[in-house]
Amino acid sequence: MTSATPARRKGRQLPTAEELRAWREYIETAEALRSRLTSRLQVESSLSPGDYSVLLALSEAPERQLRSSALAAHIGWERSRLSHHLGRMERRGLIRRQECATERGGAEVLLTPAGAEAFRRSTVPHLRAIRELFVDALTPDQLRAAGEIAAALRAHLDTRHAGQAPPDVP
Amino acid sequence: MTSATPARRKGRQLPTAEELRAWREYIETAEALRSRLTSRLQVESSLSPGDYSVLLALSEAPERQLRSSALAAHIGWERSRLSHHLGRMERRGLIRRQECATERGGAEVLLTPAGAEAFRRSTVPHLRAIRELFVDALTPDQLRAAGEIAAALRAHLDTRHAGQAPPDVP
DNA sequence: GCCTCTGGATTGACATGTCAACCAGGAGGG
DNA sequence: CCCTCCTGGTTGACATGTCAATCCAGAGGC
Repeated sequence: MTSATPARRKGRQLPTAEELRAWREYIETAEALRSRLTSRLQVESSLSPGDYSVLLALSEAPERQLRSSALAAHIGWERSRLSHHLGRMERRGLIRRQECATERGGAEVLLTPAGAEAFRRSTVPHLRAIRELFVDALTPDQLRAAGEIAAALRAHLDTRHAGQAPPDVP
Repeated sequence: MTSATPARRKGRQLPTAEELRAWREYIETAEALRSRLTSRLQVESSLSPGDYSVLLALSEAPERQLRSSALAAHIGWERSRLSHHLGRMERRGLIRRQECATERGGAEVLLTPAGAEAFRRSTVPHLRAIRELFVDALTPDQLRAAGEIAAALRAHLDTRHAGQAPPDVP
């Protein structure tokens, strides 16, 4: 936390040029990686990263089906985003939605055979792309450091700046 | 190095679970950062990161104006993306487009007073957000490592997998 | 002159994301 | 019973991105 920081960043408010450069490298590189992976995934299996996340979660689910809310929680998406995306995937025949008989109100999302097959075909190309684009570019030390840095950033995000709205509402 | 895993990195094709975890941390964290920064920028100055990039480039240009293609090259965007974005920004009065008198065919993009003012107001909040969300989360060592890692990834992207289409057409 | 080629920029169709509004079915509380 | 409030989910409007097609104005070739 801030208490343990040396005198260095005392009254300073804005990042230095060095810090800004690191920020830009980080964010632009992530962007470039995402875009490259997306296009590879697209040509190799006609799936987007979003499709892949959804299909992965469903594939791992007990009966290849999940409640919409459980799916959203699993992959960390907002509800409306998932709803829109499921609509598009349903149009393409990758998943199906049906009223959940066992429970009130909830919709079950289930994998169609076509969806399962598309996922199966995309897995190896997807993993290979990750290795080629990311893993192969880094030394083992760098790879470990990358994970630690990302974890630190995530933890910082989750604590201090957690939802713009302080959660201490009674 | 993790001495647990033997040195058989040669014939392996797919990432290990460890490597995959690092990848996911990296890419999801970058995504979360981008989204958080976007919403802060939005509430504090009604600008998107895209708006900011365009306004920054124009602000630094000689006469606060640039050819469309020069602008695209400067911020690394595709032409059609820039064209769409300029259309939206023009509707909001942030920039203006005019036929370039000095040259054929080219359109000049120029900053309006409203655009310059919006950019001026957004600068400090933007930089402050970067410090709070990124710089403050990392130790100086981590910050440096993050820059190096991103640079390595970028270099790897630019070399081996350069454009899906080898550019060596005579 | 006419045809094609090329470079700069725009356009349209569509995928993806976010935000706010809405809807439907219970649960409480009066 | 009626009203209100939650929860889970959908919808519409709109911003953002990508791809392919198009337009337009020279430059060359004939």
